[in-house]
Amino acid sequence: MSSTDEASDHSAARAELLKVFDLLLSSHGPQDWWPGDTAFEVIVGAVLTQNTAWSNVAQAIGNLREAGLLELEPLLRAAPDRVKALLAPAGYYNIKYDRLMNLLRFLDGQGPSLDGFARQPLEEQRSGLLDVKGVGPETADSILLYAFQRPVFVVDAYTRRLFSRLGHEWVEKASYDEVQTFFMEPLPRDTGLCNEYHALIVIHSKEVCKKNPLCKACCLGSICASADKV
DNA sequence: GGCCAGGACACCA
DNA sequence: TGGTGTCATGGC
Repeated sequence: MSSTDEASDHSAARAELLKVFDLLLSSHGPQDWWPGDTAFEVIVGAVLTQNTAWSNVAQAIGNLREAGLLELEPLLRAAPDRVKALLAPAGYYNIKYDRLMNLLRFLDGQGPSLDGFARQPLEEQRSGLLDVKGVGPETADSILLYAFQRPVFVVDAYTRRLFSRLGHEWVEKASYDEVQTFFMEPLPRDTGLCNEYHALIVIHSKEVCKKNPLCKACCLGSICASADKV
C-alpha cells in the first residue's frame, strides 16, 4: 500500500469514527461521565465492574462509602473479611478483593494520595497498571481515562458489540490492542473525546441496543449493518 | 429458574 | 497461541 493510500484510509476511518460519534452525541447529548465522585471511587469501580453489571457495583461502592472506606489508606488497612462482605453485591468478592488490594498497594507505593502516580508519564502509568495482577487493559485504561484524565480509548464489550454491528465484525474477536488502535490511530489524542465517546457507546448500548437489537430506527440505523437485516 | 452483565487469569492442547 | 473453565451476585 502506498503512503497516499494509507493517508486516504486513515482519513476515511477518522471520518467514519467521527460520524458515529456525532450521531451518538446528537441523539444522547453530552454524558459528562464516569459515575464516580472521586478518582479513588473510579479506581474501585473499574475493578469491581469486571464482568459485572454496574447496578451491582454501585451497591458495593455504596457499602464502602457508608463504612468510610472509600479512601486509599482506610481501605488498605481494613480487615479483609469486612471488606469482602461489603464487596459481595458486586460478585466475585474473593478475587476482586485480591485484585483491588494489589492495585491499591501499587498506587500507594507510587507516592501519597495518588499524586505520585498522577505525575508519571502515560506510558509508565499504563505499563505499571498492567503489571498489577488482576488489572487487564480495559481496567487500566478505564482508570487512566476516568480517574486521571489521560487520552486513552477504552475498549469494552459494548464497544466491540456496537462496532461489530456497524460492519466491523472483526472487532468482536480481535485483540484489545488491535481494537484500541482502530480507534486511537485515526482520532486526535483528546481526553474529552475519549471520555465522551466511550460514555456514549455505553449509554447507547444500555438504552437503545438492548431494547432494539436490530437497530431499526435507532440513531445509528442509517449506518448499521444489522439494520439492513430487519 | 435461567440468563446475562462495562474482565482477567490459570490451565491445557 | 487460542480455547475453555473459574470466579459470585443481583436484576430481569
